[in-house]
Amino acid sequence: MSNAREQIIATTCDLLEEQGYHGTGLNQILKQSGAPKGSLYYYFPEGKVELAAEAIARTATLTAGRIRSSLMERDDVAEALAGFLRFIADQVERSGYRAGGPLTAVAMETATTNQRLNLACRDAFQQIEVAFAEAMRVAGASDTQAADLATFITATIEGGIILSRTYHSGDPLRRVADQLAHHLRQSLP
Amino acid sequence: MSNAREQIIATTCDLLEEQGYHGTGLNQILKQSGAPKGSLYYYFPEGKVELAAEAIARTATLTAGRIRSSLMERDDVAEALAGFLRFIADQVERSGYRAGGPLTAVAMETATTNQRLNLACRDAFQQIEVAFAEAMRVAGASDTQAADLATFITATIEGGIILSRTYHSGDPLRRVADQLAHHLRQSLP
DNA sequence: GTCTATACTATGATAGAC
DNA sequence: GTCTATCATAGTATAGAC
Repeated sequence: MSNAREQIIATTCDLLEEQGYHGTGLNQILKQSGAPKGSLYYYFPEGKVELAAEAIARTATLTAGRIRSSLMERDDVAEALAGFLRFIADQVERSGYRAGGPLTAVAMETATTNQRLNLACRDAFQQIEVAFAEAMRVAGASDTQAADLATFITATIEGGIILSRTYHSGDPLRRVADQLAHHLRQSLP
Repeated sequence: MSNAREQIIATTCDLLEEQGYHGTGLNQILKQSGAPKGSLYYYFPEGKVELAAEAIARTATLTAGRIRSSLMERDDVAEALAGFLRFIADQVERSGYRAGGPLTAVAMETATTNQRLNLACRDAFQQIEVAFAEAMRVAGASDTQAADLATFITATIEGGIILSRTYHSGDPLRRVADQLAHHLRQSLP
């Protein structure tokens, strides 16, 4: 596995987070990643779309993994989830409101204008929802309830990230964390 | 007030919704709005940024107004809010998953890369949150609780729109609507 | 004074040559 | 495996028509 290739993907994740798909130029990616100029079409013959799709897939598995390790093996899921959100709030703050996952922006930009990226985003959200749903089932939710809660949680987090990045403050995410914990305590047995 | 100017703004709203800020070209706006090419710099001397900021401000007042007329004067706020979300779900579906408000995408793209648009988005979200908070207070929430709920609702809706657009289905928004109504019933007196 | 068309410059993605 | 050339389109600006 090539190092340059990895570097390119990692840099793409960062830039997609900050600027979205159309706002991120190939030249910028190459420059920031330090990868040799022009090598991009060697690693990603289908160009920008292929690269972005790969970056999103990468984010998806990474995020799903983080969700699992944060929520599993904890007896108080509500509190664990709130902690997870607060951790994201800290991350967003530390990044200078640049971070927040490449999905949101790319998903909105490409929902109807680029099938390949739409499918990549869909797959990513699905992985995330599945991870949350598993945690809900472990905590005693029925299958349908777990799925409903997972969608709700995912939506809430995405929205919270948008607000925190826009307001340049982690507080919206933290307030959302409290509300969400409260909701789970009411909904779960 | 010029008609061409109005047309340009309206078209910009539509295109920002679908493609975000960087994905939307000035040429495309002009072509789709029917307005002739160069007239843009007469109406918007500061160019694309000014136009986008105006489109976002427009959306903000429009959305805040819709929130007020949907939630005020209803005795069951929880149900009214769920109805509001279901209405959005229908709208998103009818638009072929193109619609969903220009804010989300633009907010993510420009949170740290364009101060003027960031401020415009911030102002827009604030207006929306204020509208929700008012409704919560009318329903009996305290000031801080109303603010917390307003943030939560806003985040949830934004996230729901992202999921519905990505999955090409109104269902995520509808499931979110149910969860949110349930949450309000538990939280409000 | 309002509005329009055309021209300019930079940068985008891409692909062929080394 | 890498670099440079290509070509389209982006945003911008200005000079002129109504």
